[in-house]
Amino acid sequence: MDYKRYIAEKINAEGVSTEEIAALLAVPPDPAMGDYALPCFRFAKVMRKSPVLIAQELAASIAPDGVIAEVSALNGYLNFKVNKAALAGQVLARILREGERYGASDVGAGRVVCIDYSSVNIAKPFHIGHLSTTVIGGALYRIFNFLGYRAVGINHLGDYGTQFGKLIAAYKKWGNREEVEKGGIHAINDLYVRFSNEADEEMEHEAREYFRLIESGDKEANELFNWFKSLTLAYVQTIYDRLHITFDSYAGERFYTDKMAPVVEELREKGLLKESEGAQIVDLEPYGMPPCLILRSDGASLYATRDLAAAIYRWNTYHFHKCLYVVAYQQNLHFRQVFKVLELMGKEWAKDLVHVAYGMVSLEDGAMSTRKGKVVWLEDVISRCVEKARAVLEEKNPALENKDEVAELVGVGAVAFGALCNNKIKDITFSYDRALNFDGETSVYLQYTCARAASVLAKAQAEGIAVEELPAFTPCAAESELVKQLALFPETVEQAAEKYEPSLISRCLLDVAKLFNKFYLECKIMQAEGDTRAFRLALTQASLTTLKNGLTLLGIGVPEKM
RNA sequence: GCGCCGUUAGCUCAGCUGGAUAGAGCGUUGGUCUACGGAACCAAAGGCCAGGAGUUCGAAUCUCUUACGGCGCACCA
Repeated sequence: MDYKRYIAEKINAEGVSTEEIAALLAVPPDPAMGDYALPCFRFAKVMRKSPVLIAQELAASIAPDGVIAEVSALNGYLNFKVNKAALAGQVLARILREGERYGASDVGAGRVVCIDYSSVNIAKPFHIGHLSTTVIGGALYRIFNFLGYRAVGINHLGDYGTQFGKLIAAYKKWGNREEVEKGGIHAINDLYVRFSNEADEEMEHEAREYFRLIESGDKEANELFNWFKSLTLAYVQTIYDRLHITFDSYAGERFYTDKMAPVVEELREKGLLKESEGAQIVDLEPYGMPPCLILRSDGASLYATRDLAAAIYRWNTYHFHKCLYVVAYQQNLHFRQVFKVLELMGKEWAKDLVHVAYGMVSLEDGAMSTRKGKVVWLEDVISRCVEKARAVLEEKNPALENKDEVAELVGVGAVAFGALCNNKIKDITFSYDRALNFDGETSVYLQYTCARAASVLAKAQAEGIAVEELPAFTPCAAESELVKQLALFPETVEQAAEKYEPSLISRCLLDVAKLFNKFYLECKIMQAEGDTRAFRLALTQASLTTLKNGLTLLGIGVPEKM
């Protein structure tokens, strides 16, 4: 039930609608004051009375009932305490009933949300900077599906550009098949880096020629390119598998090669295209932006051209409700330009394109630089975290059977959580010290809490005690606070979708875990008896369900034991 | 120069559509060492919420402005 709504209906303030009151209802800073509070300051002018007096009068006018346990006035606030037993009964019953669907809904039924994330660049290994787009996108993908939308995960491959000409030139000069097969994507990357550092005019010329050969369908050039592409995709797949990331489409830049000409033609027809300094542009000066480059002076297409074609293709294919681009804030201007051009083209759906921008990753000694070899590879971070998890496991739980599997869940979870625990817009300075810290506000803490809860439930089951029986019970403060936090989960999931902010879920789960651990310490579960034990077991089960559902949305696995 | 973003405890960050004494984690100090799992719990210390002005009964939150930092600004993606 909607407590705010219920309470609002009980309040009879002159000239203020129930909706307004429900919107004004807040949660007091200290649970001792109450569960909900109405600040009365706003009514003072209209009612010509002091807020303190208004609160007192309103308090006197409301009689407690089965739902509202207590009404009081304090410093101009009208405070409500709800019936804790009724609240706990309702919340826990719902969680036990809905299980792994707790927090899910069908608000998005019939709507498609396209999510463009991760976007592998062919021939480039993932470094720590690719983590955010990958796990934030992956989390949004699951969150939208959970809310009933059909999410379409799109890996917009970076598979077009002159860099592939350079790569082939470098391979021809310095590389060989055996070495690349052995060294995989890093061997390819090394060739590219070497080209960047050592290429002379002649090689640059060769590179342009090879790029032209790829484009014109030359057999050898395309075979090489496709080889590099398949090596890259096989490599990223191993990382996606570990991070639980999936896609529905790998339509990348090359896919739009033949879809750009019609877009350019449409721009021309609509009178948006202009020549400037030899290039074809869309003038965006009236909107305070630099021009959007559509065609280079040599007639070649550009980044924006492909994104225009891609957006149009996605609309025609999916008729999306929203189309998200999970890309670093560096690209802010680019997306504003592309979205504006589409709007100028009369695409009414341009308003549904969203740049979901996140912050940049740097290292403690400055920005990463592949060319200088100053780079932290994602797979290295993952393996170090898994190794650390394996070592801690060996120390804390030597008897555990499937240590490797658990270490994988713990280590990989810690990596993903690093990009999911804070507001996505914040820049991140990567440090192994932080990544390898498993104490406090971490995914490991969440997983540990799950293992604790699961352990109690397993013990109850072993003793033949029913876990999902829910007696009427008046909870203590620790229990009640935990219940209230569990109740926030569904609306948190919705907010995470609305704001494209998975970290809201992370924060909610950390609060659940904190309150669960407090409850766990203060209230003995298995040592209690009768209704008390039954209630605490139900609360334990509900906490585990909520934590699991949230972690699953974040793409973080939950081991039974650790 | 213009634009976007950021600035909260020593460090890393929360702070919901403005609401009651600004909250966590890490680190520090001190407790809980017979446990349903100590990867935990409790407590202490630590803040002119970058500075200034404004709006408001009320501002970390909204507006303006300054400073500092990040990013971007025509033929790369």
